[in-house]
Amino acid sequence: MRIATWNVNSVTARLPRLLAWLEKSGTDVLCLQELKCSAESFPAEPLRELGYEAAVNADGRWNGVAVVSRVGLDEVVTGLPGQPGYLGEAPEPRAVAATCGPVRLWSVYVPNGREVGHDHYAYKLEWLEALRAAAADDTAAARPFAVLGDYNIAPTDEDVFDPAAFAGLTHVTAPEREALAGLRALGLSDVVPRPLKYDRPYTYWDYRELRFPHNKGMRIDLVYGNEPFATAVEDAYVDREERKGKGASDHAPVVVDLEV
DNA sequence: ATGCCTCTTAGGAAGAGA
Repeated sequence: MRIATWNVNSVTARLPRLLAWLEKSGTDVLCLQELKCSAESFPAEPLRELGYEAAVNADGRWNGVAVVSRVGLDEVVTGLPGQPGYLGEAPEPRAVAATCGPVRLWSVYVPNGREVGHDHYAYKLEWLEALRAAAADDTAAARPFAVLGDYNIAPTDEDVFDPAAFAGLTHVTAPEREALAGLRALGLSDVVPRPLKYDRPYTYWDYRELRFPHNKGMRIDLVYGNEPFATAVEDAYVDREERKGKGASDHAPVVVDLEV
């Protein structure tokens, strides 16, 4: 069984690539983030023609997440139980869960944080705590379970191209990394993919400054799986080929093959 | 070639992303 997670930076703008990649890669379940579409404008029909059904959480602005599956889609939960809103506003569409055949998956888009000390940074940490609390039961269950998505955190200094360039910035701070440690303490482990080229499995490269050709990237799209999930992993890799060319997202898909 | 940012809303310019 092949599953994947991909921040597509607009599912509408990425639709031709998305459909082609699903067919080419043979992915059974894909977790999507940053849809940037409304629930009504999500491209459910072209996906259905390829044999996929979708659980979508979107509001027509930024954010938006989905689980797209051709192996079943049950027990859908839209939104993160107990998730905070930003500055007291309504919760944003940053989480959706579904059971797809033998595995249970969450697709999450963790808030960016913007700057250390910003209200959005506090929101990011609150959001991660809500995620930790909400993931406990599925993590402890016997069924393979994983939280996949754009965490907007590089777990270690090895996961950014130049730690010095990120000093004092979000994505690498101790509180953010401690939030990841909190998830691991539940019983989730970081399923680290292999890179298809070079030595580090970056998943994101800024559009600017030739970051991709120079391989100045970050690993911020993560797969955190419980023990039954981690044991079932046969292979995991970053499909950096999908970052190439015109009309690419700034993130590449992370692919995980499971023996289930 | 992997190539100098892209997407959205809105109706021109600006915010968000990380």
